[in-house]
Amino acid sequence: MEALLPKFDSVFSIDCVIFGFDKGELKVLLIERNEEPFKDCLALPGYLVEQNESIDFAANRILYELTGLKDIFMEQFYTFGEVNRHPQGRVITVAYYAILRLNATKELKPVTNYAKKAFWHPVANLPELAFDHSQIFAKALQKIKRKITYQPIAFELLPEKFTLSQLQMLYELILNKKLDKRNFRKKMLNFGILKELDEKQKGVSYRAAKLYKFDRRKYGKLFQKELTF
Amino acid sequence: MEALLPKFDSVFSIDCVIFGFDKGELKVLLIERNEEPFKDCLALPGYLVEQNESIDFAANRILYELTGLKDIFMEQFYTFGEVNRHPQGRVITVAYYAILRLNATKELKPVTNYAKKAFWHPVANLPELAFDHSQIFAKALQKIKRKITYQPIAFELLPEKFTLSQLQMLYELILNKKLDKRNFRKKMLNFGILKELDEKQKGVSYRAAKLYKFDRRKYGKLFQKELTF
DNA sequence: ATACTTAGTGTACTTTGTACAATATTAAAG
DNA sequence: CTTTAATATTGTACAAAGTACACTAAGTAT
Repeated sequence: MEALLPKFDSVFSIDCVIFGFDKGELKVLLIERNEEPFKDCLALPGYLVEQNESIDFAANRILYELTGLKDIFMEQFYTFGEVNRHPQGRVITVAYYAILRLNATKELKPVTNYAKKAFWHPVANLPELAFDHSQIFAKALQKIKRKITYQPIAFELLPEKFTLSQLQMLYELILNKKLDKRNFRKKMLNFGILKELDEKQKGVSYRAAKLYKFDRRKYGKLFQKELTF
Repeated sequence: MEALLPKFDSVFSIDCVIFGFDKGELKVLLIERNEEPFKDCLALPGYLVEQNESIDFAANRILYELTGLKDIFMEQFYTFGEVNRHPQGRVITVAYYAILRLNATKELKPVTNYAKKAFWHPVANLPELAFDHSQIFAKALQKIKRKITYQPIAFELLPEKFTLSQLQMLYELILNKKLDKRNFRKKMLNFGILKELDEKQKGVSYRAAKLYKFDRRKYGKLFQKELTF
């Protein structure tokens, strides 16, 4: 049976675009490659899919091996299939993305030696990346810009407890536009997925803001309201 | 150089979900397979990607070879990468979709003998399909339901000149819910992408409705307004 | 002329979006 | 203790969009 499928020198890979948010900056997870081609260059975490693993499984394995991050929920967003993406042959890559809160993150440490190191880099001044990874990144950014307006993915980027100003700052960063404070609060609170806590921000040298958290229970009850800005 | 990439017995394929609309029914393009596995079964048009063609190119070639349809704009929407999708080995498939007007369509005629025939089948009572094609179809349907509300893709399904009632019927079919006639008209006309023609419907045994067409020029000027229902 | 079928239309109400600026609270500095 | 500086918090009026709802108009067939 198996013999009926033709064999090609074709390979699948996975590339991961992982967004994080820290100190007022939107960041993306990069690695420094330790293999040819593009040895020593910066790239998105990515590697080849094994023959006996699903692509979702492979995405998790590869992210772990290259960065040490585990149990991250990633979503597939586009498949890049140009013939000459990879200088050594035909490689089709399925790109995944995720967003996560940085401070909940353990240390970054590649588990294989395909990568020299893994680190967060600000999205704002991203250097040129290996292969077509700059394009892949651009497509991911475009995707989350749209997604953030109808699904509460932004909460994944914040610490568990956050202030409304932090949340607004994050939206402004991702959407790359200024939002009105009063309207933003009205809309967010109305959306009904925030839980107000009896706690305040600490360690700031000005009026402390109330803390909120994302209420996953409430979110479950909505199906898919949209946020529009 | 080429030798550095490992070789796997892994294969890419493309599957196409092509929607059409005819006689008040939403349809999808199927083939009857002429090859093992699933010989004689119904399936989405799909085949293997060649090593030296991009996946977008392959999608068009494959659709043509299996159905005779040419120059259809298809969009990639999901990549299916479970290990056992294909009984003969590892096949990862990139799924594409498109929607088109049926009456502008030439005859369906497979150009290779991988398919015995190609034909339109109503979406309403779709039979079981080969491989995981039923799942692929379901995902495509979900996708266009969402897309139709923010991009005027529905027009691709209608003849060039159409009445508002036909347009409404199509929306109701895809969204699978009843819409208010007055509100639907208000919203559509307001959206500013229809051109009213000096012509009426012909051959109906009741009051003839005005004909409209989709005004691509006007659409270009909007960037991305959303239609919500 | 009548009956039948679909086309075509308007209004009141509700909800949502948007523009806009003053007061309140806290910590730090003096 | 007073002042300053920084950010938090709040409301209102207006505009735009969504929604519910039912009758008349026009053309065809008999």
